[in-house]
Amino acid sequence: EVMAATVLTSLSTSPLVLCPSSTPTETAVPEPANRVWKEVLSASYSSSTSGNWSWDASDQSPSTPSPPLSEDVTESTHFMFEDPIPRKRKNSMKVMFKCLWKNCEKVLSTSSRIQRHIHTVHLGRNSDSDYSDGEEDFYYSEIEVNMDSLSEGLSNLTPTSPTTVGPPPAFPPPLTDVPYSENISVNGFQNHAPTLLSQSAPSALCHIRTDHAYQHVLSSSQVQATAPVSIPACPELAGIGSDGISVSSRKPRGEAKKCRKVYGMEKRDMWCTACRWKKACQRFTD
DNA sequence: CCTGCCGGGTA
DNA sequence: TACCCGGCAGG
Repeated sequence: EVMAATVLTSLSTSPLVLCPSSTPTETAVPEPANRVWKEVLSASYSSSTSGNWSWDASDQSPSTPSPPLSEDVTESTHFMFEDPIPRKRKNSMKVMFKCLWKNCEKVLSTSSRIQRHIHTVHLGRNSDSDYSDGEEDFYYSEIEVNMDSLSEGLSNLTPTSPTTVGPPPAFPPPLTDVPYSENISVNGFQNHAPTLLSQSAPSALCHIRTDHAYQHVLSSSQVQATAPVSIPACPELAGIGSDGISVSSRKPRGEAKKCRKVYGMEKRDMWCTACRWKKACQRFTD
């Protein structure tokens, strides 16, 4: 961890290294952007039934990366640091913040939260005293998530607004781990690309909830689940099943006052065990 | 801030 | 299995 922190710290001291001005070739893509492609791609896999995004470059031949990438990189990089989110789909899109850290799929609802997540979890800083030097900005990106559309408007569902998060991938990035250094060799991607479609197991990348409590949320129409109930729900598509059925990823909070509220912290020994263990209250159920 | 509690620990 | 708690969502 110390090593990683050190490396990252040194990396962050010169954030401009990711700026296009210093980009040696037009295909050298900063790591965060690559991660974005990866996430976007995995998201697309999870919705196999209607896999026609507004972009489908990844479905084409992986060996033809689109040349004008540098220009796009410029934009995407800027979007990481600014906030010109063109709310095209204002009604149902919610801006979320996705951690780009390797092997971390955290998606949080506010930038401060994702920053704190990165700050404490990944950068290993003590959450209280250490001030933020803006390094966290580096490791998350804004994404737009379609929150409420249950069945309509899914034909043109876009997991992330291209203008927000960047251009579509010109080629499928490898699902295997990319060497986590600032500028990755380009041929690395091209070598990986061909094997990707065959071996990808997108469902493995998605968290699947099978809690009974959530099942009633589902519409029974199109869900032919083989397992008891398994809803592919990638973080990018939180709230959206593979066929667009909306499913709340979290139980709505009940109204009842629980032991903590009723007895207070000082009489903790009167709480039910679940409350003492910070589990769902068993005494005052909803 | 605070509350409720999930996920992931430890003894 | 009993217990604890970090961290998150939501208010």
